[in-house]
Amino acid sequence: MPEGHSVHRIANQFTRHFVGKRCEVSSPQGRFAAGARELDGKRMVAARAVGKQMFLEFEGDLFLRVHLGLYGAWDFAGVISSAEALSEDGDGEESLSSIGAPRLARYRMAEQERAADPIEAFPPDPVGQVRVRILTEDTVADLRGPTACVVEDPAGVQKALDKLGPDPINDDGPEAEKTFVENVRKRRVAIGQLLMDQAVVSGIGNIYRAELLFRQRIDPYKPGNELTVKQAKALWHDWSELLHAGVRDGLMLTMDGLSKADHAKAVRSRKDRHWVYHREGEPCRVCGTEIRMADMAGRKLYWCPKDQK
DNA sequence: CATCGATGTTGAG
DNA sequence: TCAACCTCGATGG
Repeated sequence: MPEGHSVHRIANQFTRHFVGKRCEVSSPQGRFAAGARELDGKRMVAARAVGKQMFLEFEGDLFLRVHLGLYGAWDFAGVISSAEALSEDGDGEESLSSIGAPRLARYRMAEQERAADPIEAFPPDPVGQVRVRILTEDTVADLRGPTACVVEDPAGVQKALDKLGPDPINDDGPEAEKTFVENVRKRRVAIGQLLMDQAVVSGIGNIYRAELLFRQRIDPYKPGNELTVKQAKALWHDWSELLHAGVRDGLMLTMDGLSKADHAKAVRSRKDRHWVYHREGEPCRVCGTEIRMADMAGRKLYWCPKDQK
């Protein structure tokens, strides 16, 4: 499932293509019919992500709160190039004009972003169980399989935000760092578990959890209150770096200092992207020790028993 | 083609 | 602690 970086990228797509426009909101599947009626015909005024939660604001103080959960996904279609979907740095416009006329396309944004398929007509028919369809004159977004899809008032949004720890995309200042360090160091719970707790810090999932702890050489079983301030600060800053890179690249690449060839390999193949995630039984890329795997609070934990002490 | 497991969270017990 | 959510790519026949 999407970790924090994908959700920010999705919010960015809404900002770029939907904010400011009048939206036809419907529920082709029917399970969100009442909510869709509340939003239908309203203008979207803002799109924002905090951790793995996304908030689409519509005129009249109405918000659509969406959490993709384990297998939720957004499909976008319309006059949008895939290059634009797959990069954030503005060259989407360039490739659009270099191709010539904009073409109709559909692409998916979930834990992985899938390249665009051409579509015949706009808007395309909904594929599968579409909980919500948001349609403007030239773009459409279909939501499938979310854990949460709820219309909220400002108080409801605040309630959701109150459950979330800091997100380095929204707040990279000293206050956020302080909050994270306190959240980690006040509890006796294992740091491997604390990083997955969205009240401690927002947006980290199972891959980033394993990789951050390896990058900082921290034993996942070490209780939060036994981490030094220096270790906690290092985790926060490394999370900020990984998250910004993930939002920029649309890719969870948690190894750095790679040669050009290794970088290309990592972009191509998922199993060449990580230090320890999903590598149980394989040799540690640093010391050769077998990477271990164990259950921690119902999720699989991966680590190097030699490097992480 | 059937089955499994997943980058997540909630709520029942 | 565990099932449910109810998607879909990977895996095995």
